[in-house]
Amino acid sequence: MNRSRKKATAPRAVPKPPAPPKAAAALKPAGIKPGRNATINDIARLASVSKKTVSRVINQSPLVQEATRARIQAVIDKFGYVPDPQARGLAFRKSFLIGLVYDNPNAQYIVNCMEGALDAVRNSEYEVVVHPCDRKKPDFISGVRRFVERQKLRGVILLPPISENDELTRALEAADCTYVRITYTHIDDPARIVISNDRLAVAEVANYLVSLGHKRIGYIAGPSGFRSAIERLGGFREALAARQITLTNELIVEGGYTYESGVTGAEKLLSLNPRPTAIFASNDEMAAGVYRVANKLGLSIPGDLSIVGFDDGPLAARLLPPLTTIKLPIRELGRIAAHKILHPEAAGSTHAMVTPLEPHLVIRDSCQPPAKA
Amino acid sequence: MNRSRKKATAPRAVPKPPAPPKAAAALKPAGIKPGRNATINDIARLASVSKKTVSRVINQSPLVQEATRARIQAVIDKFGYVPDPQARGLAFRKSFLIGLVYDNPNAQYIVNCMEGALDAVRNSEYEVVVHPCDRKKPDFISGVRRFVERQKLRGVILLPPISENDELTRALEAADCTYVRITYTHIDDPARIVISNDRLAVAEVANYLVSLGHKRIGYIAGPSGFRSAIERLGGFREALAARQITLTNELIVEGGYTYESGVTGAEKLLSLNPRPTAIFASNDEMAAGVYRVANKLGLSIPGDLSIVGFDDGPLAARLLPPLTTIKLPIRELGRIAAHKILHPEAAGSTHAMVTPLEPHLVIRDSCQPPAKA
DNA sequence: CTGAAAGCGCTTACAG
DNA sequence: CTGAAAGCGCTTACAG
Repeated sequence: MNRSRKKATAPRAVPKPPAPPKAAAALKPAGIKPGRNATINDIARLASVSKKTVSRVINQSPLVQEATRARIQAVIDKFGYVPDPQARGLAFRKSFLIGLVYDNPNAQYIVNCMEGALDAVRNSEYEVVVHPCDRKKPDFISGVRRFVERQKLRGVILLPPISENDELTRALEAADCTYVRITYTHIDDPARIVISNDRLAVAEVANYLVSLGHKRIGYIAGPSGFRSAIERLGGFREALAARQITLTNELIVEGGYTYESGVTGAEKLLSLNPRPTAIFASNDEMAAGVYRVANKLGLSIPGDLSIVGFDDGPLAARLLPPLTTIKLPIRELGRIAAHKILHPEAAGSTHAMVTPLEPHLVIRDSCQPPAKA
Repeated sequence: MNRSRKKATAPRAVPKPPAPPKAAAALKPAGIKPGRNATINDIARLASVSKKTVSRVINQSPLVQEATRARIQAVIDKFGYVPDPQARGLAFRKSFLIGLVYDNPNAQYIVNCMEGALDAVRNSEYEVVVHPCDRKKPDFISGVRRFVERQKLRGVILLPPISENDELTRALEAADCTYVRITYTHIDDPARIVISNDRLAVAEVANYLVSLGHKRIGYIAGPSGFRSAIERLGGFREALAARQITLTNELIVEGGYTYESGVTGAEKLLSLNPRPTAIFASNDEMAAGVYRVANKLGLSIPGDLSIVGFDDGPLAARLLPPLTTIKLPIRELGRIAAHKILHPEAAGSTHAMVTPLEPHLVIRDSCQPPAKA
């Protein structure tokens, strides 16, 4: 607790001797102020070069003779020197921070994406700073902008649904801040998006249910303003159509990705006559709502009703019976998004970067062939 | 996309005229480089004071004449000047970042705590940077240390269970980094802890179950090495004893805060003869495991078995029937922890800061009086 | 390939 | 109460 005291050592006002010639520096080789970490000046002195040259090896400039580089690197390693990101940031006019900007996905999504971003920055000098916001507030955009300008962020990762907001991305561009959107389709430059292939995912659900023998399948959609809702519904309808099954309007209800909306949606769907034999809720929360209604109606799952969700969140495996659902490679998406920010030169290339890992169906116990009529 | 080009304006090498007298500065008052934000120098020039004086008003030094302060503040407001945290950090030798360091609590816990910390830093120049780690790795401590030293963090918030690690806090102290532990009892200086009153919480559960008429109550504990497990079990046992009920050893099983361990624990407890009429699982995940087993055994909840959880995570309200559980004010805990870092002068004071909001029981549908024998 | 100077935007330590 | 100088730890822009 008495740390704050030890700074009184060596008053700075003592007039420095008139800078001894290079050789003299070599005479006191261990010269790093105790308690303080080495700086670029220490390394320069100990390696008998200018700090600019040290700077060159830090920044991997090719304009350094190999012998010089090796000698400097040895000193760097010896003292475990790490450049100060704050100082570098100040000089570069860019910090070494990556922002994670989101409105309101579920906690698991945020954490997974964050871990992915952290995977990408591991062993680098970058760090991840979080910035939740509320897209309904009037100063939403300006708030994000203040954030990125103040911190001079290197870039931000935009999670859905605000990743769809073009006004936001324009503001970021104006603030000279790189962004990468996690989204569902090519709504921007390849270097600026990472797409989770939801279309593919829901097609898998469609094929699975149809192969089980379901023909009358209810669908609980997300809010119609969300890209994810559009992609999922579109993809599902298409895949069904490919199997000669039409998703009629009465079988589609719009939800809001919430438990309550799942309950409401299921109530509508299950009051249909004949009832659907399966329901695909386009996220796990809504699927949990379907469980609730089925339970109230005395319908057994999967005996009377098959259910599929989307997310594979903490809920899915805990529901009874455990829910068959789609798992998105969110951590991977986060990792790739951060990677694009760190390596802008490669960001736009390889299509593999755009569709990294595919989402896939996690089959548990909530589906079976429909009961015979 | 052509942003990187516009920096070519005004070559710096042009020799500056020999610094015109003060008055001249007032002659070009709107002088802020276009496209760039105002700096302390701009404000100083426009307010006709030295930058040091501007610095004083930024730092709220009392050593500024009110008239001067007002004049400077007016200029600051006019140009929306915000000091650069990176530059300030460099000069202060401390960044304006607060770290959130955790091993492995559930996603909801992390996110809630983070939002709390963000509540505290809102409208300040601080930001929150996340740092998950793995306490089982040999370089766990040194990894955290590198993180805080490199970024010169203002402070870190330690989430359970690593908040109990004294070796870690010693390393942080050595690195001159303030820390605040979110924990369960007074294991450190008041300024260094925020405690969630788990003892109180579990006492509430005990009283509730006893008042319902339960006498034979099973308990699924957390890992015995965890402080939370000790506090919760101790508090529960004590509260039961106060009601003349003994928590015998056969009624206690140790779990690992996981779903699977909840399943195992419930299997043991429910094979007892006579069976407990209620089970308190010391977190929601384990409670979900109990649901699973009860379901398999054909036991109805709460008809044949009452269940209580702990956390009120995303699961609790979605289980069938919805789970009665303890809600911890995690966001509040996070907020207060961050507050202590930002205001070290007040950190140790008010006992209100140590026990802020109390946890409380959220009663849903998983409990009722025991069936008559 | 290497370095001396000036600068990033702020603060501390002095001086007045 | 106010300011000129030096410094935080790095980089850019030049020069050689």
